[in-house]
Amino acid sequence: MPELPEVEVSRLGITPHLLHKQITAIKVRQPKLRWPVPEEIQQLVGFQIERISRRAKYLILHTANGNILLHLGMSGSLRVVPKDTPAGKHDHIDIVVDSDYSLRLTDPRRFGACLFQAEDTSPNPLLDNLGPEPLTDAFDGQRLYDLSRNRKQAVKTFIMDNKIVVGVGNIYANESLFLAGIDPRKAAGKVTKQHYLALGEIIKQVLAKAISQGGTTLKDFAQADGKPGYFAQELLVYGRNGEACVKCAEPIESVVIGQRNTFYCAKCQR
DNA sequence: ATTGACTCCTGATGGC
DNA sequence: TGCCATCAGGAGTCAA
Repeated sequence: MPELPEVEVSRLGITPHLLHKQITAIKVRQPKLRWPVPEEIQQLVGFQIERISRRAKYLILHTANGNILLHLGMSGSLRVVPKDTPAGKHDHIDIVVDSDYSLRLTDPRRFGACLFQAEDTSPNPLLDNLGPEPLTDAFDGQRLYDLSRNRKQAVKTFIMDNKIVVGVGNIYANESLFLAGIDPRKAAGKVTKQHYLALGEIIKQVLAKAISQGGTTLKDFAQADGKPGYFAQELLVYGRNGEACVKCAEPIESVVIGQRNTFYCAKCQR
């Protein structure tokens, strides 16, 4: 479900409820997520949440005694609920704070994760090899161009590779390539520098706009207060197989690239 | 070094 | 109404 905008929207939504609050309990109803939820997270009970950051699609709750890393996988979502709110079938974890609210992780498919990190600087294979954040100056089209030379993989899978740039998932990869006029099937090494420079800027714009719209709700994504995101109505190609291209009116086509559904306009994207 | 396939899991949807 | 196949917003891991 969540790509970078949805994770960032979650971070912004939960922060006012959790910042500087003390953790009073961590309830793990279902420890079988992508990896087992470690016992160590119980060490954080009694400590204050000092900061809530995001790296790629990971959310990090920082305390003086260690951090909690959260990942939402395909179907995860975070809500802030009154602490005695009855738990549903897929409400796997509650992080209860001293305002008597809980941060509740819901994740039907359980591809998400809840992990422990001893310190901000602790080595972590999940975080240490990630590419740059797309909304910072460390990422731009020049980087895409430089890293793509001689690469034969499709440009779409290239920009979804977390070592190249983090946070670009299937929806925003489709949208960005459409706006940049690049055929998603094209070999990454054959895309021109000019196209990459445009694509770099477009990725930033698309992600920033999606954040400002509260993310994309396709089916079950919700912001921390339970409201949906409104970027879905902005989608130009994702899920629009057979519909008229907004630029040229030719039908949007779909093809599978890297096991993921891909939508594009064969006339506008080359 | 790159690349592509497979995998984890549940729920929604559509065809028969 | 039921049953079965197919498909989902991610990404680590393995093998070629």
